[in-house]
Amino acid sequence: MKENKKVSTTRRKSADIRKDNLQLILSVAEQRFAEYGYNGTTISSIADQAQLPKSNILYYFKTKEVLYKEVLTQILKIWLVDMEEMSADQHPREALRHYIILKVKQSKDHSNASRIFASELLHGAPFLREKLQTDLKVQFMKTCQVFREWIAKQWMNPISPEHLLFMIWSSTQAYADYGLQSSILMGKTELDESDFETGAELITQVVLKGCGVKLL
Amino acid sequence: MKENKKVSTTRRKSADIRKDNLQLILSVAEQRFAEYGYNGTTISSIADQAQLPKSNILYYFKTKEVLYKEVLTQILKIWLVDMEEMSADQHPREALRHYIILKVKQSKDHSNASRIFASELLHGAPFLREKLQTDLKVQFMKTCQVFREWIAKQWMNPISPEHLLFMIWSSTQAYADYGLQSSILMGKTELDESDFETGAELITQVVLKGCGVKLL
DNA sequence: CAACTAACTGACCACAGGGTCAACAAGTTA
DNA sequence: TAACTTGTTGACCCTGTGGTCAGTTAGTTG
Repeated sequence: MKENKKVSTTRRKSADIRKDNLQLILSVAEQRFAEYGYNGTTISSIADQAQLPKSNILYYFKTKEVLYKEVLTQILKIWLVDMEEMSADQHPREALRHYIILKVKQSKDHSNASRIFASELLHGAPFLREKLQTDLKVQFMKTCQVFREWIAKQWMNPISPEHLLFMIWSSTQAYADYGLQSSILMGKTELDESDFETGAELITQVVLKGCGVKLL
Repeated sequence: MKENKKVSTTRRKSADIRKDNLQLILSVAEQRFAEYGYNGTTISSIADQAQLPKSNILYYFKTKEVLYKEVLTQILKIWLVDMEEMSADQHPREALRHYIILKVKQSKDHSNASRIFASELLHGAPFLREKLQTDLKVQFMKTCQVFREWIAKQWMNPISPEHLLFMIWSSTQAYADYGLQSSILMGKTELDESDFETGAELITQVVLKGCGVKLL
């Protein structure tokens, strides 16, 4: 952690420098934005943590807003991937379980990204509205359609696909958003592996049974 | 909206003035904090919206932080009330339904409060940690105990009370936190009465069935 | 009504934070 | 290695914001 980039004696190509620094900045920025929100995060604080001068951050990202949007964009990509996997020919028993487990895992492994996303929505998605209306909506509607087909095949009870998806989103997402609250309430400093597992399993069970999906 | 407090010819007692202004400021502050978060909210903006000079706000609340904490305190009170109603001698069929409906209603009627609370948790509860560890935790444990007794009575399946409560919280809370996202995805400008109803009903059904609570 | 307290407010201040810029260093290329 | 591009940085600026304060007005009380 101590070594400075300058210490390296080997010459680094411009392209590499650029790639590395962009990556470093984005990653540090993600942490800070997740913890302190957009307004609560200062460029200087990002700079400090990345061990770069503030000016250097501004060299790569013209403004704080640009940097934030870039972080958001990366996050949305991750967010959409999992949903794509569900398809109507899979049985909800496996497909939903798989999706729920993935989502909880994502809450655990990409907690920062999840929280930024949540915070953005919470405050009216000022930077994300457009993306929501296009990319996310498309995927949302596709997934609802999958649910509808499952219902038509009588693989699950006839319930509102939209609200079901909201329910799955929020309860899985909660393991990122409210992980801290949860750990406090359970008297721990942090949720551990088994908490995420138990959570994912419980959500799966409740959702499957609750939707009348036949278990094996 | 146009009349200024000064226009009133009737004399107002100091106590009344104080009460009214405190109320006004707290209520406006709640809106702003919900929409823009702690750091995104300026005292001036609160002042503008309340049609009071900034100095006047600072007269009633020494600092921004004091004001914010006051808002939070009020919110937590509201938040805890509903949970108290559940007791072990009620049947989960009615008790859970009742609680879920209340929670969703709260998301609708006190969306601002809910969102501030969520935002606070999201960012590590810097101002709320203590309260969580005491007040909320007590109520949390009581409620988990109620669930346990239901399980013992075989009124519901043996599932983790903690995680079940998280699931109920997050999925009901979502109607405040992600109400905007939901409406965008459903192609509306705002969730309407029936959306909240459908949501509450769906959550209730899924939870009850999912927990193996016998329906009538 | 006089003395007092509570409510109110504009002017002011300190300073943090986003962003600019000019100069310089390091890599690239012919 | 010279000309050029890309990366790096400290000094600087300006706006916005939290907060102070002294002076004023409006209610209270003996």
